[in-house]
Order: sequence, then C-alpha cells, then structure tokens
Amino acid sequence: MKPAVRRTTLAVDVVVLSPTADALAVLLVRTPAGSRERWMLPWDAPQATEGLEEAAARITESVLGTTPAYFEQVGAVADGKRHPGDAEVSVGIVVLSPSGAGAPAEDAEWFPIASLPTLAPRHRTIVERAAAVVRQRVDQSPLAFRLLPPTFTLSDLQSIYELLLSRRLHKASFRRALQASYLVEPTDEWRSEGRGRPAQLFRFAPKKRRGARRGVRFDLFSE
Amino acid sequence: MKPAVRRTTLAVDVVVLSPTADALAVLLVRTPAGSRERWMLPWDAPQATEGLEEAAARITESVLGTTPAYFEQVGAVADGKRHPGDAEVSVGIVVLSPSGAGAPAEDAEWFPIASLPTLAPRHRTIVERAAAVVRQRVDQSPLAFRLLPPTFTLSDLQSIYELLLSRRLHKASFRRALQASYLVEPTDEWRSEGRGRPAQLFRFAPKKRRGARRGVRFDLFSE
DNA sequence: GCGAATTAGTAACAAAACGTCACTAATGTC
DNA sequence: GACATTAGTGACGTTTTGTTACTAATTCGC
Repeated sequence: MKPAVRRTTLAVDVVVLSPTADALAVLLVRTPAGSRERWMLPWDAPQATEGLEEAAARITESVLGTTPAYFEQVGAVADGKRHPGDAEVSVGIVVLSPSGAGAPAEDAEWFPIASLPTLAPRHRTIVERAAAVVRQRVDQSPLAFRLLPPTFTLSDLQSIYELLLSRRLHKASFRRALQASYLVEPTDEWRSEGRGRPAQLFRFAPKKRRGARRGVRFDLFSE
Repeated sequence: MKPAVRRTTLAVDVVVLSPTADALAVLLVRTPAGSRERWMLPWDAPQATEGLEEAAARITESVLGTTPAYFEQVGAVADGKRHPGDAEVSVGIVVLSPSGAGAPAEDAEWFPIASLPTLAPRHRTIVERAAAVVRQRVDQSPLAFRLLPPTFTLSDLQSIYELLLSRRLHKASFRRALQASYLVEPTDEWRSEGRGRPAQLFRFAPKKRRGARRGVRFDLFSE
C-alpha cells in the first residue's frame, strides 16, 4: 500500500439544537438565491488553522450570536448525495444551545425537528444522524443539561429528557434516579411560574461517583 | 455568512481491532523509510467515488486480506497534530475483525492495544478515541459479535465483553442478561477445548424485542 | 479405573433498582 | 374558601441484578 493524501472539498455542517415550547428545534439559515432548497444547515469550510469544533463554534456564533460550549460529533459523511456547497465530505457537528440563549440572525430561524422544510439530501441525513446520536448519548453524557440555563427546575429537566427520548417519564422514578446520580445540587432559589406550587431551582454539579459499575446491558436494537 | 468549500487534505485512518490471546489487538503497518516512527495505522485518502466506510474496507483488505463487515466511526479529527501523511483532517474508522479472520500482510502486525509502539500523535489520539467509542457502544450495538466467528461459546462471548470493558463479569449474571435479550440462539454443536466440559455453540441471531423501554439511566461519567 | 482438576451451566437467595399509586404542599383563580 | 394546577415525597409490590453455591461433563495423572 502506498498511502497518499488527496485534496478534498470539506464542509462542517452544524446542527444547532435547542428546546422550544414543546419540541426540539433545529436552526436553519436561508439559502443564497438560486439554490434548489430554501433552507439549509449553517455550514462552512474549516479554516486552515482551526479545529472542527472551533469551526462549528464560529459558524454557530455567526448565526446565533452566542458561542456555545457543547459539541457532539455526528461523524463524517461522504455518501455522494447533494450538499448545498457541493462538498465531497461533510463533518456533522451537533451544537446544544440552552433555551433562550442567543437570537437567530436575520436569515436564520428555528424549526421543530419533526417538521423541517426540504433540505439538501446530505443535510437531511446529517439531521437524522444528529437526532440519533443525541438520543443515544443522552444517558451517557450530560447532554440534557446543555439545553438548559445554568439553573433550572427538575420539571424543566424532565421535560428535556422527554423531548430527547420522545416518551413520557414518571416523575417519582425520574427524581429518584437523579438523586442517586449526584448530578445536580439544589440552590436557595425558587421559581413561581404563575400557577401551581413554586419549584426549587437546581444546578448541574456532578459529584465524583464511586465506580459502582454494573453488568452488561445488551440494550441492542432499542426501537 | 458566505459559506464556501475549501480543498483540504484528508485521510481515512483505520483502527482494525481483533481479539488475540488475552488482549484486544490493533493492526499496524510499517512506515516508509525515513519516517519519524516505525509504525502507523493503515490509512489512505478516500478515492473520489468512494464512501468513507468503503475506503476503510479497501484499506483493511490491503493489509489483512479480508473485507470486514463492520465499521464504527470514531469521528473526524483536525487537531493540528502530526499525521504520517500530513493530512489536515483525519477520519478515524474502527473495523472489527473476528479472531482468526485474515492474515496480516508482510509489513503489518498485531499489537496489544495496551502496549503500542510509538505512533504519530494524531494516530495515538485516534486509537484512544477508537477504544473509547468501542467501550461506549458495546452494549448498544452488536459490536462484540463482530469480533467472533459465526458460532461461538458463551464463554468466548463473555471473554470478548471482558476485553472490551476491561473488567471481569459474573458468569451467571452475564448469561441471564443474554438470555433475556434474545440475541443468540443455540446450535446443535458442542465444542470440546481439551479439558473441561464441552460448551454449546451459539450463533448471533437477534430477535425482535418488544419495546420495554425503561426509565432514564444517568450513567454519566463512567470513567 | 478413579479421583483431582478444569471448564460449562444453573438454581436460588438477598439486595438493589424500578414502576406505580397515592398522598402532601404551595401557589393562583374563581 | 373550594378548586385547579404544579411540585415534591412515601411507600409498596415487582423486576432486575450480584453473588454464592451448587451440578454436569470432560481431560489428566496415576
């Protein structure tokens, strides 16, 4: 084998996710005039000196006005399908943005992930894979907390999990599991939403857990 | 934002994993004369018409002589660290090869993952991330079965899980969980290894499981 | 041939985790 | 003050899990 590099057109495509009223939303930008679709994921080529997550941060910044702190890679895609900039290879990156952080630029808009407008096929693939990645990692990384402001109520947190997993969770079980995980700590503040009992605010503050590793799970094929 | 593609040097770096006697092994190839390190991961640029997994299959084929069937993406890396071919961006791909499948080419060799020779920094990163990815997904995808021949004993399977997770599992728990998962079915064959009671051979044959989804896990930070 | 060693496989029990129901608590609305 | 609404918890039965201890089938040494 005589390996050799080859110059390839590369794009970083960013799936910015944020919870809206009652659905996960994706940030899309309007395409330039003359494009086949009206909307696309924010994307750009990575600059020479810049890492891929850095590129994703820069792209997000330009569309949302804030620099996000949390990324997950969706992976690289070279499926031959059409990309808005005709990149041969795309690197998909998910950016998690807390509700209420930043504001979409003039040509950008939030869309519920379940009802997106038509996208270039490559972009549709990336959004689907992004959703799968997020769903898969939600209980192995502190993903859900990155979709919330620094302090939040436990009901808020449960709603995020319900959005991400798209199924209802039982309140008592959820709280018991959370308690056992030492991931949050209460603050002194309480928030009254209008009606109902005020809720205590918590913050994400994971404590070192002793390595109580359990057996194998065999959670395959979870559909 | 005016996104535009840019030509970038890209490499597909392949981490071929296979179980050897008592450790996971990585397949490395000798570097060309004059390189800083003596060994490297097999790699190449993806050809114009070829997907990334296809490229990984081709590269593996050229080093091991067999076309593997299972891939996991490690993700794209553009960390500025040195790559043997000075690619700006690497896509890492894990290939799982059953024990005994194929034979290393003349300039290739298996190394236990825990004691690799010096690699270019980029390659070291990719191996580390590959190990992490495999460990993380082992109970969500049928990963372990791809490291075994088509039929295997339950003790074989348990050993693979122990290799991947690098911790011991309890036999009874392991088998009970496996039973409940409907992932394997027994064959009529038995294998005698020399000493000890012969073991029944099983094959990987996942059955549709009713979606008995449970609550959230909060298995964070399982370091 | 026969006991010791070795590997495979399982039954059964205790502890932990989980799903659920039913309740108490604090607020706003009428 | 009754009631609707949201927050939070106690308690109970069921399921899952970790562990121990056993039985089963083979080879090895003698």
